[in-house]
Amino acid sequence: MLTIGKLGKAAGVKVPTIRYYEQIELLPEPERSAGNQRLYGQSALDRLAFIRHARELGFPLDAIRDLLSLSDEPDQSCAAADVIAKKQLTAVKARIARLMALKAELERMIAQCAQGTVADCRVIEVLSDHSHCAQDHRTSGAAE
Amino acid sequence: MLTIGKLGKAAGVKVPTIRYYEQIELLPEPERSAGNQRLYGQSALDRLAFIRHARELGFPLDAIRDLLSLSDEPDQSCAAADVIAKKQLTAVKARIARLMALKAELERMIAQCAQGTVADCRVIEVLSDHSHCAQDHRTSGAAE
DNA sequence: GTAAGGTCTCTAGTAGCTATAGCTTCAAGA
DNA sequence: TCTTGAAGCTATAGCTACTAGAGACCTTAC
Repeated sequence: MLTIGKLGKAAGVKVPTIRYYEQIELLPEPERSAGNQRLYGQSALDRLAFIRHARELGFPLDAIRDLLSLSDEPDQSCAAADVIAKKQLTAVKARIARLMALKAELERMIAQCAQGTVADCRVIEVLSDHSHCAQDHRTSGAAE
Repeated sequence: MLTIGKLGKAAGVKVPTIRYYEQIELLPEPERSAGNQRLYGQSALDRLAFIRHARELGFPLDAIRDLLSLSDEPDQSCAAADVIAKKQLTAVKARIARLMALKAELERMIAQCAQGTVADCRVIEVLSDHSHCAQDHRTSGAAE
């Protein structure tokens, strides 16, 4: 059994964040010790690590709730799971596409910023110029 | 001269966000029309487009402030901007890698759903496993 | 000249945490 | 066994980066 601090370290999540997740019911209420301290098992660690990674990937907590429900209710109808999975897959694909474009842009920036002075460094120039964009982000929905 | 709405459209930034950036002094106070409406020129558009792109790349506003100040002092070394860009590139690459893993798992689930079973959902497994991480995010600073 | 729609300021709300205060519990050493 | 210092508890407030109203004013097209 892990205390909240150990759990946080194991999952890479800060203690107050864990309590916050419990408050918004993303994590179930854990057991308590005789002295009222939270005690967690392996499943809580898995769940928290999942949340952490999904957050890093930019998923809002609502989407994470959806994803968690896929494993929380393994017997739910395939149709429901399918809808959630497809919706998230669409989001994931869009996110990958946009990140690829951003990666290319960053690499170009770094290549152009070859150890000179800002006078020849085009970092800012590149980042202010829409024409360098691989895709038109002005029409894309709010992704972050 | 552009009104705030035109500027927002041109840069892909919402009107209240522009006013917010002015309030926190990321954008200088613009000229005003006789009727007190904001009027912007090309330099404001460049600056705003830069901010927009940098935000998309995951730079926090403080880092953007730094980058903008670098461009105001063009004799400084480019190294600082380069370091920030490289750090962001690393983060972007790691995100792409993990999104690819999630995408594969979602696709697997959807394929299985088509066959009528959802019993062994491994979405959490895929994203809860630290070993899939490209880098040890547990020590990295806040990425977002 | 009037109607629609853009813009103004101001305040308040949002997501997702993060920090602080003031207290209690736990574990390890003397 | 006592103590002491870290870790935990609740509750509340604050943070970043916006976003959404309300209610009034400006601009433009017919």
